[in-house]
Amino acid sequence: MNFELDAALGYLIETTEQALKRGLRRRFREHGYDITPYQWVVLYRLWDRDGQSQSELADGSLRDRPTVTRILDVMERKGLVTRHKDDRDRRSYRVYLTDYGESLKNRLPSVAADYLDAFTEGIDPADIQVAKNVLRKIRENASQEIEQGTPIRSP
Amino acid sequence: MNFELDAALGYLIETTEQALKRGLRRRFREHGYDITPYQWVVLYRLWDRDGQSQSELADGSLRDRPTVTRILDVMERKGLVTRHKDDRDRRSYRVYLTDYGESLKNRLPSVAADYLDAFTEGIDPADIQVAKNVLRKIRENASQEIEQGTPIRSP
DNA sequence: GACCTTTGGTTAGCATAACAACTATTGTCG
DNA sequence: CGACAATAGTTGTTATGCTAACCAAAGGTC
Repeated sequence: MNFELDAALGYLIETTEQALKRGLRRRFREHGYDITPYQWVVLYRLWDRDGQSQSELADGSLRDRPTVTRILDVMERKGLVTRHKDDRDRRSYRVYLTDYGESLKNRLPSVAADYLDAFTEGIDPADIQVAKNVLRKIRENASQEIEQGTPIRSP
Repeated sequence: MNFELDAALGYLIETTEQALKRGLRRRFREHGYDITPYQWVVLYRLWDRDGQSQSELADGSLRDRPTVTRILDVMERKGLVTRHKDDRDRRSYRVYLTDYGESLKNRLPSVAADYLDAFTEGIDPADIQVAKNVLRKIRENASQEIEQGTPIRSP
């Protein structure tokens, strides 16, 4: 076999991501927040700019629209966000933080920052910079052949 | 905010992994194989050593046992593997490749290797080595606080 | 202004993935 | 040997994530 899985870059990225996702979820839980990693991303986007449309949230985090629909269903049920019809475009919804969702802005980022410190402990910052650039380039290469947004074409 | 999501290492790893997983799935599909990334990992483990137990497969790929159970259900339905009771330990199953599963050994690895070439194009091999070491260390740090195997402890 | 394409969002279905709780064995130890 | 802990696997529940198919509204274009 001309290909060793455990040494393979893709497998390494995949298993590392798996471990990080589990760890972040656990950290949030330990601090009393039942927030999943992707809900955290949505919160982050909305703290930065409240009232985005679902498509904007999808594009901003490389997910497709059905995924965003369902995540917002969950977040609405948890009282983190609300959806309001857009006046200008009646197809569209604007997503807004609730007071509770807004309040987490003072809590979650420090938990995430602590976690970042923990999992990068003992690694040369220069090496981390190199790794970031490599990852960015890989993501770019991998996304090239995959069109974002998944346009629906009729036959 | 003392924490920039798009520049954050964890987010970068997460989105890169997302793109790679989608890309690999698509590559396999384009070549006529309906194999998901995790099914690919299981096949790989079995090509290396046929007849592993489900727990071994779970440990070898950092997944928990329920996940492995369900993936094997799918792979059995697709005719990739079969399960046989272990004679020595009647709690345990041994997982074996079917002829079809075995035959993919001559096809899938080259597809995966081509994909690896594609998404690492234009990146300095030395930088990739640095990135690999960084990822390994992160995975190690992140896995430390999370016990593998998820033992069930009674209160 | 009727026709046609595009866009925003949802629903349905399949495949991971984690956690909890359960059954059936097996191992251990007094 | 008999109680009891540990192990192998499954099932139930929740949450992503992708593809396909669909509806409704918006934007052209002639």
